[in-house]
Amino acid sequence: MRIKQASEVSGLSPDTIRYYEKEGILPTIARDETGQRSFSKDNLNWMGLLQCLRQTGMPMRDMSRYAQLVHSEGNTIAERIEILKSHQVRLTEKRKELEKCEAIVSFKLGIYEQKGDLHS
Amino acid sequence: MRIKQASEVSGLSPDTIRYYEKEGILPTIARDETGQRSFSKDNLNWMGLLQCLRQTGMPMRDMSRYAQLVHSEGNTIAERIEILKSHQVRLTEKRKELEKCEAIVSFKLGIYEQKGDLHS
DNA sequence: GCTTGACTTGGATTAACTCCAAGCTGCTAC
DNA sequence: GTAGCAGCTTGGAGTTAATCCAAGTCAAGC
Repeated sequence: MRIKQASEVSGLSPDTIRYYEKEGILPTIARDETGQRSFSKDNLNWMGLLQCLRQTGMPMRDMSRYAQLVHSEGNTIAERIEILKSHQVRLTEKRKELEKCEAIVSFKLGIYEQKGDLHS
Repeated sequence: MRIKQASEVSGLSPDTIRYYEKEGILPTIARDETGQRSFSKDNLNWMGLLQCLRQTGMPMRDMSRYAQLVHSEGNTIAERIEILKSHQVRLTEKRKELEKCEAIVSFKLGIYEQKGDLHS
């Protein structure tokens, strides 16, 4: 699978994919006879995970480190757990912020819609 | 109230506050006799809202436009509603992404913790 | 054989901060 | 009274994580 389709499947833009490969967050992607990137199913799974982590605010540093651990020898489980747990904390915070903001926006919209009624 | 305390209350860093004032997302803040910014309760409320919107991904463009509408004459309610509604859509998407990511991270952690057990 | 579309690269540009240097101001402490 | 310090001021440089662009390659369809 080539870059455009891989981009559609994973949700990462072609530019972001190339950028991540350059930064080592993605492994070096295989090339076909004509020198174009050819994505494996494994690549796509990994990209899906990355898209999910980045969308929810994991910093590049952590993604980078996590990728390094996953692709390295030896028992790196403990550190991987640590990174994921710290992301879990981040997710919980984000959820709280999100809920707060949802409440505020709904509240404001309620007020505006009331005001709108007065003018109609 | 001066910038440091205002920063603690609102959650925006002093640099971000100055940046937002320069960009017009905050109104021009009053100054005391010595030329330092002096924040009103109104300022603080507005900053709290901004912090909330930005934390949940509203782009500067929209915050800027919204600020402009709020501080302008005339009936701008319709457009304000539009901006808030588009943010509501963004919030819903974010919530979905967040939940997906929470599930994936929990799943991965489950697997890792199992593996950890095998080694202990 | 020429256009079209998808791809390649390296480098410039962007958004939204974030940090820094150099310089006031006002307060405590000697 | 002046030395030192915290907290502020400004303008401008630096950072992160992309995103966009120009110039070029390559293969397929007409």
